[in-house]
Amino acid sequence: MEISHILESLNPAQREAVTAPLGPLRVLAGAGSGKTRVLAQRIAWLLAVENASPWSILAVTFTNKAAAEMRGRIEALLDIPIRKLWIGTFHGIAHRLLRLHWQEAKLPQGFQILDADDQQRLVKRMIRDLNLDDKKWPPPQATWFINARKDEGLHPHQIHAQDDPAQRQLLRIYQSYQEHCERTGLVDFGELLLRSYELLRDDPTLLRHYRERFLHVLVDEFQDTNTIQYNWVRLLTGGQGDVFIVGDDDQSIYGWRGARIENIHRFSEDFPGARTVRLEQNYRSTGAILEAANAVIANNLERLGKTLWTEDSAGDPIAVYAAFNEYDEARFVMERIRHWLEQGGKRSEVGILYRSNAQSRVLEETLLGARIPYRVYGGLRFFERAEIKDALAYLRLLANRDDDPSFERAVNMPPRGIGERTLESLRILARESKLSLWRAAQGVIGSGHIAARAGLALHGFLTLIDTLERDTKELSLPALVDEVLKRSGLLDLYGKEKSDKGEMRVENLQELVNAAATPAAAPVAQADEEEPMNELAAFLAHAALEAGEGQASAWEDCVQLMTLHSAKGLEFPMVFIVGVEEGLFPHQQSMREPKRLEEERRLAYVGITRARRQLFLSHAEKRRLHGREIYPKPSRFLAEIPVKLTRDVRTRTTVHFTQPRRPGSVESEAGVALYPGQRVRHRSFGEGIVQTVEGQGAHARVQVRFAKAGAKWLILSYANLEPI
DNA sequence: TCTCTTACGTTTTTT
DNA sequence: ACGTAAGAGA
Repeated sequence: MEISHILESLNPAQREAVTAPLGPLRVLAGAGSGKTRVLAQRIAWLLAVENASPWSILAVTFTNKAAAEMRGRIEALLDIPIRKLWIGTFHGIAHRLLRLHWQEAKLPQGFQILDADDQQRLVKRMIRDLNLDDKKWPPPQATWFINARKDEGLHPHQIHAQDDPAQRQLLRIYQSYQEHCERTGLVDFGELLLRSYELLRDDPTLLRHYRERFLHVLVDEFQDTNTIQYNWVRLLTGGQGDVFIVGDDDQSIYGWRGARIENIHRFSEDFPGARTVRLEQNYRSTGAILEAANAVIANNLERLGKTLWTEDSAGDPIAVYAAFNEYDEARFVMERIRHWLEQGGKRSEVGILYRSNAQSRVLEETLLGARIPYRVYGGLRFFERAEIKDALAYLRLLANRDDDPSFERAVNMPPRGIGERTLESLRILARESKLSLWRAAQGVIGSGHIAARAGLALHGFLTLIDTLERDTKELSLPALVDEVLKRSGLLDLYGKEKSDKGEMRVENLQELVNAAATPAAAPVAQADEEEPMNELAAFLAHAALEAGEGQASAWEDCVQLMTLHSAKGLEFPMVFIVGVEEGLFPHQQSMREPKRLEEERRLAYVGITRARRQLFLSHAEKRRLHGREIYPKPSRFLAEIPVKLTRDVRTRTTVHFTQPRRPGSVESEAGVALYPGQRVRHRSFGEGIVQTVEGQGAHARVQVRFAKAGAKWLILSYANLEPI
């Protein structure tokens, strides 16, 4: 294996990390410092120089995208088959372990994965089953509680009964939810991790086997690990051996969903002899952008410390725009993009980042009006669409009749006369006899417990599923899916919907058949030594673990709109961060607590470091939020950027305005020219200087910096400004 | 049982 | 402002 070409392109710190002697190593990789590259090359190094067997390598990421990218990079570096490498997400790998060792994990062979939506529905049902008021015990909150406990590695029996009655009640909900999942073979995302942790913890033979096998463990984005993931890594590696972790504590932005920034801090204590390498040279951004990022993040106290530098020139200053309102802000963004495109820039080189999704609407409207194609990240993903989940519910019932959430979804979709009444008596029956809804339904037919008509409908449903299974035994997966779509009546149901929405749904359902035909349905490549998973089971697991892309037109040349969170890991030559205002960013609910504020600041750091060449920050003086007008102050993060790095932008236009028309008066053509720099007088604000002039006619407005009152935006036709 | 209306609560999101 | 979710009428 030719290795010198791999090393030549690395800087000293990167090379130190890639070629480090075996043992615990922590790589603190700043934004844009070549993190993914180092990770991939380390694996290449292990294989080529340390003579590691592909068999002995386990590489863990957080997202499927990152796993795919890593696999791609390694494939590009080496021309050996990497099928035997385990590269995957925490959840994907945990799932794989559980499928391989379902017996040891005390799971039924056909266990199903519960996605967030299914989980919430089930929790809600548990709350009702416990005769609790779901107003007082909101299902999202209870679900949150359950997931938080699982993220901490706690099953119900490990939680000590608290004196707090609310906690006790939540614990009861957790308990009954957990029992139900165990009984019906359902595993939620948190359970995947927790179960596979317990599997290794409680089975010394298995643990020894995997410890001896995975001699090289690599973990990406370590700052995002939660307690159970951290403990899982510790358990698997025994706190020693060749553990290579990469992360950046300054980019930890998922504390709110259980990520523990301490994990990357305490690595050196829990893994004795661990060394730390810092990657601080940035290859992405201009000097000004980096300096701004450094200055902002320096205000955080809880840091391992790291200062990014670059050989690049300072570049353009960071542009700060004080907008009149969110529409003005959007227009500013749009005009700058237009300018960029006129200069030959590509649309896909532009990223617009915001703190919360609600901010995208005005931006979208404006881009739509300007005919600039854009793509919004996030939102509903393919496997989360209602019609897809309907179809999957049938497939899941075929795989596991005890899957209650799927039963509830499919039983009256399309409507077949099985309503809330019938379902409720089924639920009661199921609860009392500790059966799944399916079994309860089998028992209830003809028993007189429910109305004859409903009984008939129910019988029809059970027969449908049973005959579907019988008739499709020999079919390929896509043919099976196709058959399910037709015989369930879902295709007819959506086909009859007149709107284009129905048409879209039919298309999506057909796309599901295509998805079933794509063999990529293995989250972690199947290694040859294992028995291949049942095709349907693998497809269902794929659907749950990898929800698919948000929007289809990923390849078109589009401006990219997304939240700051989803921008992590991406970069754009031109970046706008909009709504940089107190209350929005930092968000209202994170402003009080210092810890949460620091996370907001890290989010700002992530946002700033997404930019390669040009960075625009904007804030509005007036904003409509939840139907209310607010007058937010510019964000403190703006003030944390040294003034010398920024430039205030204002639109350079001059407009003529006419004095307000008096009723009945003849329209006067004699306008007064206002231009930036013009001195004016206002009745109550006094004297000031025009900063920015925008818009035409009645919509024209000016920003004036008054000597006493400060900067104000004024509508020209109301302000009665008098030029001096 | 289905459809229409009203009330409510609004960060961030992956698996 | 806006979407969802629960309750009342057809």
